[in-house]
Amino acid sequence: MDERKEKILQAIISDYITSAEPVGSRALVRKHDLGVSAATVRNEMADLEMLGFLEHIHTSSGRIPSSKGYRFYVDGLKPAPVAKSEQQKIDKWYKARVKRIDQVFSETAKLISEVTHNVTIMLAPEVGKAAFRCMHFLPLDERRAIAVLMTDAGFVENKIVDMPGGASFTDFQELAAVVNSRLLGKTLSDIKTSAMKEIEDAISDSSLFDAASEIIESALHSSKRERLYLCGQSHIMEQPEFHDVARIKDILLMLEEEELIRDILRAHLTDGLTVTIGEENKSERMKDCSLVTASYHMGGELLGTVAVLGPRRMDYDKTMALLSYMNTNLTNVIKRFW
Amino acid sequence: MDERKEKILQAIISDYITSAEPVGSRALVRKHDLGVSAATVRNEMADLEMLGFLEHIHTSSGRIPSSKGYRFYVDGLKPAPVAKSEQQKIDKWYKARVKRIDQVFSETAKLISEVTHNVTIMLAPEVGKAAFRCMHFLPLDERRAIAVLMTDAGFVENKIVDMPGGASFTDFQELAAVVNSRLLGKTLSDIKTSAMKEIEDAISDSSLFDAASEIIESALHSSKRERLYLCGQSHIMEQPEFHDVARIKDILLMLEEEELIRDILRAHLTDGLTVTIGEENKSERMKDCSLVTASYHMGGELLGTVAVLGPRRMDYDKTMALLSYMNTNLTNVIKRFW
DNA sequence: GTTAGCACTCAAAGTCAAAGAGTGCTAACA
DNA sequence: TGTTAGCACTCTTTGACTTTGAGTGCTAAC
Repeated sequence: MDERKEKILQAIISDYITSAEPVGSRALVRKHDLGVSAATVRNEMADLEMLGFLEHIHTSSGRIPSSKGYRFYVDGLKPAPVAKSEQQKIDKWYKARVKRIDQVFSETAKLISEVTHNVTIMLAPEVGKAAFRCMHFLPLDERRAIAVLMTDAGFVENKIVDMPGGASFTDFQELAAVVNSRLLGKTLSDIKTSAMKEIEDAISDSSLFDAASEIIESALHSSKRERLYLCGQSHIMEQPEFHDVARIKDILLMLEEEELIRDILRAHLTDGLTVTIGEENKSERMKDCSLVTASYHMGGELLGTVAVLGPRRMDYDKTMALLSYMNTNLTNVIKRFW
Repeated sequence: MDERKEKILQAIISDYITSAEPVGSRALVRKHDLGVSAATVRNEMADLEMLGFLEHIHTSSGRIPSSKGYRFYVDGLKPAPVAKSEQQKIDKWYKARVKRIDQVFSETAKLISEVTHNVTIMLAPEVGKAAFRCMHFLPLDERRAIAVLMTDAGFVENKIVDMPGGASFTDFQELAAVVNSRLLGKTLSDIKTSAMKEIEDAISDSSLFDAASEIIESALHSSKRERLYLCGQSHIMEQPEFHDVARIKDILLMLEEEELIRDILRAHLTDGLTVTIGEENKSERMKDCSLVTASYHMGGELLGTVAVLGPRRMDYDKTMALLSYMNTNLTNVIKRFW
């Protein structure tokens, strides 16, 4: 793999990314100043195919990059900065559309899908990662109260709970006091597993404890915060490689499987910026797709993952640059509401 | 329009709904026991075309129904009951999947799209229709509190609010007391327009009033409750009339325009069960689609709208039956959480 | 090692004819 | 007068065949 081969491979991939057409030797020489003839390029292309970086649909067609080829290309990319004009677009978008913190996620996903022209998926913070701050009960009527749970990330969860027979509202107030003193600062997933025991010890009345644990459990279970934001599905149809109804349906169906998508995004939660190309994806159904993911943080705290799903022939450079930029930018945006 | 014409028209439409192929006279006679020959049917079909109920793609193709034809067919439909097996499926679905009230809407939409094999859209209750129940403030830290707002429909809204400079938490408690006594039972949209004045009179401190009105305003503005649930987009691709990438993209793009969809659904909010066929739709982009909508209630209170969007060649009978059934059923499901 | 040249390959697009489903019209029938 | 059989005609669909053009692989010369 000498320098010339690399140069040719890069030229082929970048041409293919923009044109979506198999790249032939003649067209390549015409467009790029490679300093050699088409015949030489042909020889090099044959070598690159031997090495597994290029593929051939049939004898007399141009070459297209293989997953290995894309991988080489992506690994060699130097992180490009996001264009000023795009930074401005992003800024304007947030200023115009994000008025409340719960709009941050959906609008970020929309923005990214608009800029990259691909499907964007966003996994908002998991409830388990947040630390418990406090819990309150508010009376609703004779037999019910509203449990309000707050976390340090500023999220608030509420749930209507039935008071167990015999329990008075005062019991609940006491319960809240116990819970608040024992759970402060613990992450919600810790609480689920271990910290409940502490509370059991502190509450003498076992029927009250049962009710309490049920309430806490159900408040913790609320999936609201682990929400998945999905958008830009219509961009799939702009990609020539998916210009086929059956293929499009496959992808849309896959995207409707929340749990699958959630799992894929969770798997990249701690990885920073990643690129998964074609067969590198675990799911068979994504073998002609690539996924670029980035996790985002706030004050050192891991919050969630953003992902862009597109054809293998995706503009990796631009997508990676954008996600890196959004990663830092998102922190600023969230801070505005903090 | 005699009885025989009606019978033939019905036969043609029901054949076309299942086959998606233009219906010819011979095939029609073969399948249905019409008691006349193909030639007679041909004459009748020519008449029905004159009358505008049928259309012709080209001279030697079978007929397809026009929007007017579908309209006649739909108007003549007698509401069919939902099959027992489907009722059971619905029951099971809710029992297995709906654990919390906020899952009712998304799961109902999913269920309907699964049963009808079409896109389903659901407009959850508008916040303005709900009646105010009570408001509480919970201290968060030195300068912030959480405002919790409850409505009689059992929905709870919360928002982090900044305390205005100089205001103490006790001020907020007082504010809550005033607000609760004055606003009880009023609908949120009433409050927005008129009831704020009452509060202004009751609160002497004008800077506190400004803060209060801002808080109430922003809590009322929360759009969480007017959420749109959309699902089953992949069913579009099952319809032969949409077997074309450009057409599919059009529809998906339209579905991504939340405000447009919201407006369409809102327009049918008070109408009970409606069917809008092809060109009857206001939007040009829906001219080859039909929309079946149903509004749902609880205890006489109008809550929202469910809609099924499909090709003009949609199974109106089944869809209308299902939506009617869901309408009553939804009430029961919501009651389970009440 | 590089290049020009040429034979060869294959997909895409175009042409054409045959098959098949359906209509419209006419004339005969009850 | 309404119904029907029959037939010519229309138009799409399908498949076979050809042409075109982009591209390759190989060879021989530079």
